[in-house]
Amino acid sequence: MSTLGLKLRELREQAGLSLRKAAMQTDIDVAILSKMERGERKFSKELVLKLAELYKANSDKLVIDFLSEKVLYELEDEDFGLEALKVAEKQLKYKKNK
Amino acid sequence: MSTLGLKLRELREQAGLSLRKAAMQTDIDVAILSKMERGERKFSKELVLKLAELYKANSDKLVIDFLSEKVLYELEDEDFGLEALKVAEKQLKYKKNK
DNA sequence: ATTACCTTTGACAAAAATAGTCAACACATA
DNA sequence: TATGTGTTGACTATTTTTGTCAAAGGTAAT
Repeated sequence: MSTLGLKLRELREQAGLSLRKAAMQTDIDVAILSKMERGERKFSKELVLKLAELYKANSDKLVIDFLSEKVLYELEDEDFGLEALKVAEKQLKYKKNK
Repeated sequence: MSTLGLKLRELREQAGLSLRKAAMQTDIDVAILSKMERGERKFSKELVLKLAELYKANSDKLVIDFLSEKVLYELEDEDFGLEALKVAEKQLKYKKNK
């Protein structure tokens, strides 16, 4: 259930681009993009940015989704995932005021 | 500023164990433990659990710290780290009710 | 039924990140 | 000196991630 992949696939289709073309324009192998859109491989941040530009979409939200997915991946099957996120949030907020 | 490393070092000292002994009892190289305590290398969850047991400390909190650190590591220098954490939290909560 | 697209799949190799090993160092104290 | 402490860096091994490629299967039009 990769929400980022789904979103990027929708955006691509809305942009009227085939997988091949989108892959070519972003210098990536078609196979990889296919797998990424279906959540079989992880996106890289660089690719997300390239795709956002190609699809003329807002990149901020996509990057946030990208990061969120990365984080959730680290926490999958962890009993204390939620608690860990809370602690991380607290520390991040603190850090911002440094 | 590895809070997990600092905590585990304190716990070790409170347990009256030298780095060498703690390393031996957990089947790990001294050098690695030294580096982990000082944040130069990342802990593994397995080691955190072993150390918690060895030091007779509550492992839940330590695991939470461990996970939090792992998450923060992924988000370092990211502009939207906080937003990503919020999204991740929301998704994790949702997932729990599945 | 062949041409021209499309997406998906899997096998494989290359590259990068992580983890482990080891010997030596510097410091203190007995 | 001898023993115990923690630290460092160079090196290897292993695991994970990433990239490449060829082929398969689908659809639609000619």
